[in-house]
Amino acid sequence: MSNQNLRTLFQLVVRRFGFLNEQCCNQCCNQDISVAQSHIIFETSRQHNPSMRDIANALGIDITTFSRQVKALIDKGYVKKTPHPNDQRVQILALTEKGKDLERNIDDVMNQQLEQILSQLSDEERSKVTQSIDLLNKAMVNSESYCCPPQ
Amino acid sequence: MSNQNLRTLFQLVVRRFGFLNEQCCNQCCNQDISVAQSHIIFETSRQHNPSMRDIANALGIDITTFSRQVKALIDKGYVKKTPHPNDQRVQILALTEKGKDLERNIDDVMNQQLEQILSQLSDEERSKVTQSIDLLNKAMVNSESYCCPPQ
DNA sequence: ATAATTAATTGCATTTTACAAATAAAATGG
DNA sequence: CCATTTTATTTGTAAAATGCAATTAATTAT
Repeated sequence: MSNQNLRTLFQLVVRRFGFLNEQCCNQCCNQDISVAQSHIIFETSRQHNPSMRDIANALGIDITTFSRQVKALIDKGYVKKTPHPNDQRVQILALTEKGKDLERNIDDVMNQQLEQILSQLSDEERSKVTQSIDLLNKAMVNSESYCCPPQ
Repeated sequence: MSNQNLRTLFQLVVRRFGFLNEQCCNQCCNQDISVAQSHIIFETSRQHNPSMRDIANALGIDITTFSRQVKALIDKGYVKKTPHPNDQRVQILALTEKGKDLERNIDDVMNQQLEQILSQLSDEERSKVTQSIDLLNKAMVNSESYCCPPQ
């Protein structure tokens, strides 16, 4: 194992994943959206009938910045807003068909790239890695450490 | 294992690591530097006598943006520039004592938080996770996938 | 019914970003 | 050795992103 501390190991993996993310995102939409916007699309596709605040909270971004980014995504035709039936204050976010296509596309390309990376590992190592990421996610969710958005 | 694809697993871990990073960074310097600036400090502490371009390339940020961020870090007293002895075009970056202190501080706090997260796992799971991150880093470095800065 | 709370948007000032151009030093090649 | 090209970094400038304060509008609490 590399002679480095935990934080360094994480930092470097995260940085590299960031590059992957950025390039896949650009490749899929021809620079039409930013990486920040692709995160909004990703999270919107995951949640069930999310409000503005749900997505902004999940991503840890300021609601006012978020509001403007969503407007940009609506203008580009990837996202739509629908008023909540029981509470006219909240807007329910959803992907349009174009948005779903883009999300699927990014997801496919990302998974292909990740497959390519993991293809260098043995079957054993490979399942060790995927299980570990899963373990990590669960540990982070249950942790008292700050693995959640500020505030 | 969670019923999710590879990309989703990664995306969520990376997002949570981002929150951790941000909050540790803020905690250590009382908001005196941004997360982007903490990455510059991190990378500057890792490399041996790096030039401006070395760090900008490693982080995948535009050299002009980087130039201004470095200026800000110099103004705050965390970083210093020294002309390269054999090439007057090149500026060698280094952390000041204050910068080293901050980097150590962030590193300690991050490692504590990561320890806290991993403390939820069994010894076996824990070593599985750290070995996996290490494996991942190596696979990403050797990969043909875009785990390196654009261009 | 009035006050207090909540969701989302908009005003505005600051910061970040990145392309183009400028500057300056080193390398290249007649 | 001089002219040209390349390389490293900085600066001009305009666009985009950010986040606080204030606003609007709907809901809940008293």
